[in-house]
Amino acid sequence: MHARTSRAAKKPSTTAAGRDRAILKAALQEFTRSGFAAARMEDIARKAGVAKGTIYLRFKDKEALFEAIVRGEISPLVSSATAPPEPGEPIRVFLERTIIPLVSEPGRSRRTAVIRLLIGEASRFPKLAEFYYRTIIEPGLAAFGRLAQQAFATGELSTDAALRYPHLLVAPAIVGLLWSGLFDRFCPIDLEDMVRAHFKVLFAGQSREAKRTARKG
Amino acid sequence: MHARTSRAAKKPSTTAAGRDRAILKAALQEFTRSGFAAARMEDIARKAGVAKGTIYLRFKDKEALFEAIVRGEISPLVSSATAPPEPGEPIRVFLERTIIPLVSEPGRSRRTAVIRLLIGEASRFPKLAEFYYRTIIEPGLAAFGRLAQQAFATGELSTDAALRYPHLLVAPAIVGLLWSGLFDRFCPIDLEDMVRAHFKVLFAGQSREAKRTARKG
Amino acid sequence: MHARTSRAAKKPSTTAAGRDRAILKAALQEFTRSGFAAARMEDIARKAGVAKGTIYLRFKDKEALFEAIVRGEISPLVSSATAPPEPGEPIRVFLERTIIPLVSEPGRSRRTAVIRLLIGEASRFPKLAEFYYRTIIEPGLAAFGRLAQQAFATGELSTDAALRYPHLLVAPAIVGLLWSGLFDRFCPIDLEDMVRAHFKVLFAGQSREAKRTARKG
Amino acid sequence: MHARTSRAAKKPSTTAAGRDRAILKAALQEFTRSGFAAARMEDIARKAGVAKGTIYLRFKDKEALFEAIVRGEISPLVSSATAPPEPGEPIRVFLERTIIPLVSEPGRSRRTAVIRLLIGEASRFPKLAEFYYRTIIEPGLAAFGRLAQQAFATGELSTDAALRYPHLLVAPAIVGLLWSGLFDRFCPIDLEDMVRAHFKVLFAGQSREAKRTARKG
DNA sequence: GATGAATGAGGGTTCATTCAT
DNA sequence: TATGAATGAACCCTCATTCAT
Repeated sequence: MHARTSRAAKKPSTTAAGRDRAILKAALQEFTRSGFAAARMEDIARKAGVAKGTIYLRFKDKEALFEAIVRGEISPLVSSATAPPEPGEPIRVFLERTIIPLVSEPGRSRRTAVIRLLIGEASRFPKLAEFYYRTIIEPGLAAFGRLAQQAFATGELSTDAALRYPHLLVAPAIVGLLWSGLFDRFCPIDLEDMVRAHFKVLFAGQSREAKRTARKG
Repeated sequence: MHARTSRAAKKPSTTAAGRDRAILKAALQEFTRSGFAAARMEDIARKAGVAKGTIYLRFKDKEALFEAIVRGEISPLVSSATAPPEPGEPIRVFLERTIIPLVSEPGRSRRTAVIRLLIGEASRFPKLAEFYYRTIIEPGLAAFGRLAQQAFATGELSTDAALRYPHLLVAPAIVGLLWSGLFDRFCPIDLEDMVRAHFKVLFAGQSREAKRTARKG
Repeated sequence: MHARTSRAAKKPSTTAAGRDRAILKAALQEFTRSGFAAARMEDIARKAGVAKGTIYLRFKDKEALFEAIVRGEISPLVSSATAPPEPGEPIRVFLERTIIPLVSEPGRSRRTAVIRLLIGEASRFPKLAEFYYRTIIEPGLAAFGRLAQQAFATGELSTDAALRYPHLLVAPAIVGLLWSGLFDRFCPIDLEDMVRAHFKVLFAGQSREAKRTARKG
Repeated sequence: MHARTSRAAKKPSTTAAGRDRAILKAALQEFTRSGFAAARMEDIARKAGVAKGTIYLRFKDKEALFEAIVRGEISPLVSSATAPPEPGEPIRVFLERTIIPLVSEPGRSRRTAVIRLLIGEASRFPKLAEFYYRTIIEPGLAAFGRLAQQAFATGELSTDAALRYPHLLVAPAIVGLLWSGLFDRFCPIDLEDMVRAHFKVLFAGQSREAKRTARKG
């Protein structure tokens, strides 16, 4: 009953930054496993290989730790979402290059965890939801909208659906990530292939029209 | 001081079934607002207009109550998802007729809540996640897969993407529901229109080929 | 270490009021023994014969419990301090009748405890100190001041010291109570006699002058 | 961010004695502000301008620090209380000369603090209370008792009250100090004047009798 | 010596659950 | 059957104390 077994501290990293990372990693795991309210600070500490009190040296309280996780996980996504395509690169290629890594290893499980965490806890952390929206969602969707516009102008896209709802570009990736967290044990799916298949449908008109454009050019 | 104030009990229904319904409704609201761990039995009781102890006469414990909610909310979805299309009805029409109500009022907020609840709590309730998968997801996706097959056979669908990944048929609806729960306050979107736009893209080839088929038939 | 022995619940009183009283009594003892910060809610509960959680049904938190004690102990003092003397009663007699009970059994140890508690914790509970001042000190001193004025007017008092500083009337009683709490084990003193001796000094002129007045009257 | 900011260390005295003094001063302030249990070693360290660990180089633990303070504050009082009156000096004059400085600036607030600290914490530090009693109270009262005896013998005092209860000589000073700590913000009083008024009453007979004695002598 | 990051026991408070009425 | 007062296990957080640098 007193356990104490477990593979507790993976690396008793002595550097401050190392400890921070260990704490954040452990916290992400525990919050993901149990949700914010049910996650126990003691478990996070043990998993991170530090004492309970140590966490409070870095993070004001459980809530601050939670927010730090989400913010920390979100930052890396920002750049990738809004970087522009290479000159001359077809939009479809750019989109696949951008979105497929989001659903690929390495990092898939971590991304899945954060997304599920946000979805599950957003109503208890409206500030965080707003931060997420302003930082990622809004600029990301705006960028995708502009790409859709370009693609529509060049004939890569034959309908305006993705202009009006850039959400449609990423919906399969989102659903795929959620799926991998919820149902992979019952029925794993090839997320990369699914995302590619989705883009094949979206850019279906391209095969004909874009080729024509290419021929004439 | 003596409680019983507030606009708690909407109907102090004396029938057992009425109390059950009141408890389940209140519990759904509280679990949705706070998540499983943070929801308080006392709040559920007050909102249902019963005493705390009464809940335990019907449900073994908090977990049993949670499971009852999810199962109760899921059942109504089952029939709609697996009913066959009307004879002669185009698949696209059937899909829109089936999926759009899931993202429409009335009931949208409730559906959003249940989905977010499941996503947030699934890892703590693997049994429930499995039940959900077996009851809804698996048969639902199988049905959608068969529909996609038919649509592909008749030329309604010009690619096999939706055959291999029926998820693609519903992804925008899922993402739309999540969006409405998370970001509507920042940027509301017309879910019905988005879902329709999605199907317009998916069945894009149809305009030409299906019409030809129809002409010849 | 696991005790559980102790003479815990003196009376497992079933009435709500009885429990309240038991809690307040236990809390006074513990706060007195240990001070506010060091007193443990668990000890208070055990001494009161209730579970830890029960205290929180009646008192919002430790602070509210502390305030309830002080306020509850103070109320009984209010009436005694401000009741007027009987008609024709010499002021000295009235003062002795009023003040001596404050330093006498029964209730001395309790009064000592509350005074020491207030003195020790006042800086952490400024609200309570103000309440104490407005409720007891200010009206009490005002009443004593009026009495001193009367006594001076009739010649019972030969100096105006007690008019300007009514504190002087009660200082020995206060110091006596503090003494009994701090040093009785080393050197017990007869508080009643000391208070009486003090009044004998204060009203020393009276023997001559008041008698003269009485004779003439 | 790296501490050391704030107006902490008044003098980063490098000498050991200087550090000791700084620590004791800071500790007195913090213990006074918060009481023993609630005072934080970290706050004491910061206020003293040293690191937390440094305190433990000089004092075994929090309790030892507390005792050192009280003992250190008490020593200066010892001499003043037991020094004998000048030859030919009236007792009343000597008493005023001795007691009034105790309630006067500078040092009043410090004395108030120590007294309140002792009263509040005595029950948790019976050793300290005994030390205080043996060192200050007992010899002090004995000295005052002898003075009262002299004064009674010479007719300066017309009653034996102060012989039997030397406490009466200092009670107003004690109460005055407590008052200044508790209620000065509501109603400040002139402690020196009050103490003088008290002695005027105590030595009231003196005006007549002592003068007669003086005349005859 | 001096530091302050790290520790972990301890305690206030909450809340799921029970049970006498 | 319904109630809600009582329970006490569980958990977040604090802070006295230690010790590697």
